[in-house]
Amino acid sequence: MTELFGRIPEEKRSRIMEAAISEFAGCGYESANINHIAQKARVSVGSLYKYFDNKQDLFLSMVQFGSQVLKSKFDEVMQGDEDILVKVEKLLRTIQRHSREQRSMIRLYNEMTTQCDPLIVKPAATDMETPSAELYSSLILQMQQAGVVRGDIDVRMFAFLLDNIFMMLQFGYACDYYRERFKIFVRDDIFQNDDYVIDQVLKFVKAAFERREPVE
Amino acid sequence: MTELFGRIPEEKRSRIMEAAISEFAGCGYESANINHIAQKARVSVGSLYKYFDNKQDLFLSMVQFGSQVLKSKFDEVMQGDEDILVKVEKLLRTIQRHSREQRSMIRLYNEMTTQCDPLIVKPAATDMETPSAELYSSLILQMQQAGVVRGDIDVRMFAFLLDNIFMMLQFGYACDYYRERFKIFVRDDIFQNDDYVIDQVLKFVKAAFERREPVE
DNA sequence: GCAAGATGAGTGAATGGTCACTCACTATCT
DNA sequence: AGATAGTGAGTGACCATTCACTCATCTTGC
Repeated sequence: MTELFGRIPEEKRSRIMEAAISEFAGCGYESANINHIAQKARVSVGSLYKYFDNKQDLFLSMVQFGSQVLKSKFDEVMQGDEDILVKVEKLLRTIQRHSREQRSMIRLYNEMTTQCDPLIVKPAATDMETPSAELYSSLILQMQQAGVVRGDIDVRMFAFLLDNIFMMLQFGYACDYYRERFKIFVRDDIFQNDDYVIDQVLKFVKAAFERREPVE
Repeated sequence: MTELFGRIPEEKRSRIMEAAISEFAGCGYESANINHIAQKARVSVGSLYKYFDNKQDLFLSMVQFGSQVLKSKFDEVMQGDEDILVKVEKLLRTIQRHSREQRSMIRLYNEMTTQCDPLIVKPAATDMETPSAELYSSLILQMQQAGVVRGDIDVRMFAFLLDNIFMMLQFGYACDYYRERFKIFVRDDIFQNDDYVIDQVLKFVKAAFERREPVE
């Protein structure tokens, strides 16, 4: 992404981002067509190449943007000092809303996971995963010290397992294959029962994290 | 896949499958090159098109094959009537071994999840996910009736959550992005500590499924 | 105030490369 | 001889990227 892209009018910028995100999410990275993106955004291909070095640069910039958006929503939830389970519930609700409203961004993320080039994958993963890894780990540690969460666990492993649940739910709401899978495993009408899903996931998470013999 | 492919010599067939699986897993569906696959397998492109209708057919056949192989390993573990946790442990070990030995097959599966065409995705998902969904659900139900697993849960939702853990571990061992993510969340040397991973995952699963006040 | 030049954003047709798929042909059976 | 299997050069479509150009705006010297 060149600095020029940061200087063009807001409206044009979001037109381009919307076009790119929807094309990449709809066709996948390889099949996405730069010329289509330019057309959809009502911008010349030449301009697009003034804003981004190449197709990959455009793709990665969009993925990064998408993860920023989700991260900021999560950060908002994580503020305040409620119990871990209250926060998990809020995160789950955020996931349900965000996955539906910004389906394309989640699909982009899934698309990213199939990329192989280590020069791309490593920095992108570090960028996108480190914040959540730290966030969950410190939350769990904090709750552990408060005696709410059991002490006999590897905090980072459990943070990983928790984030796995979040990821699979996001994909379940946003990506076609994972959607089908969700329906097959549970029920066809699972997407009309958001509260039920949250209820069950909470039961699962609660039991996994809770201290066995609660103090007093 | 034409019936001719079933009639050619075993050795040639596996040469083709190996070449196709490694190409699709290494480059992704779109970038995979049919001509390369033919070369690698020491077969003419023409022949390849006598065995498979088109690129997509070849891809789907390979994905299906890969999932069959894993399924048969899982089925073996699921025989016998041990406790759910013993089985989960065995499944986790199978995942660790299989994800490393057959990395390409797991990658293929991840590649499948980014496909969008509903005409492809729906039957493929049904084919691949239904058996595990039924397997886990019936196991959990059985353990519930035996009083080992808590009764206050939606069996199918918990089967889903359990399979999520399995999937994310598979991807964590086999796919570049998920590998990085695993390292970021836990530790760089996590891939040298298979027993530790199993231990922690079991702690998580055990607590999630276990009856709260054990009988007797 | 203004002409002459400089700057750089914006354009889209053209290029060069790639690749799925075909088909006319050959080889090998029965 | 007819059927069946195998071949691989060739075709046509597609698409990322480039580049020669336009045009509006700014700068400078008078």
